[in-house]
Amino acid sequence: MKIATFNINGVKARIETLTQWLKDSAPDVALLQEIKSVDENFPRTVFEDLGYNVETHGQKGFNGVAILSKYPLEDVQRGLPGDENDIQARWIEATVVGEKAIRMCGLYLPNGNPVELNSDGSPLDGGKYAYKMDWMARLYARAAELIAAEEPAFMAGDYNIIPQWEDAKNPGDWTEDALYRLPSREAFRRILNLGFTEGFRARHTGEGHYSFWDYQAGAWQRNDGIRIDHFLLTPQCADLMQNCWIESDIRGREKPSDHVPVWVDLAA
DNA sequence: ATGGCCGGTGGAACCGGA
Repeated sequence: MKIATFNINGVKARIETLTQWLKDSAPDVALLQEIKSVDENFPRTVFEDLGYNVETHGQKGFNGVAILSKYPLEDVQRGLPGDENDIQARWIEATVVGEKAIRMCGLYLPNGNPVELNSDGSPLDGGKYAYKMDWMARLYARAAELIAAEEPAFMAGDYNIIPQWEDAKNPGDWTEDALYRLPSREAFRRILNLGFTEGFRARHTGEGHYSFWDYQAGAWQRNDGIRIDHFLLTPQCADLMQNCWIESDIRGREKPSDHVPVWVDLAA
């Protein structure tokens, strides 16, 4: 089963690019982020006509996540548990049943910039960085449940985390950025340390592998990118992983998103 | 050396992204 995560930066603006990609690359499952659409306006029939089941968790203007699947989706849950006051649409999960049942979680982790801190270095209440760190604490809790279940499951999406220096062309530019500063990486590492396998780094080493290039300043042409879209697999899911790769050439096509798809192939 | 984009909203400039 071939599964891709893809931050599409607006479903309306990306409809041509996205349908061509679905035809060419033919994922069995696509987890989408930044659909920037409410559920009622999501062009679901376009995807249903291509053979996909469609589940969305949208919001007006910003954010929004969706799952497209050629297999039936069961037990769909919307929203990351842990804060009833959080209205931002950044989490959706569902079970896909192929040869095996896989619990799939699609996520769009908050960016967190600008970083606003108290004098002791703790995140300023109500700020965007505090929201990011709070969201990651809730993610940790859900991740711990997935590990405890001891079943094939993964969390995939735009984590807005650069895990290590080799995941940025110019890491020095990012030292105090919300995507890379040490507390952000520590929070990501704590989740990994629950027992997850980061799919890409289980298969590839070294510099120069990115999943996002800014629209500005010819970032794509200079390969000035960062790797922030990730697959985290439970041990039972990691055992099914055949491969993991980044479909970077998508970034050079007509009217691209600023992100590209990241893939896993599971024996499921 | 510097600045350089894009999408959505709403109907012009602004917000948000990373």
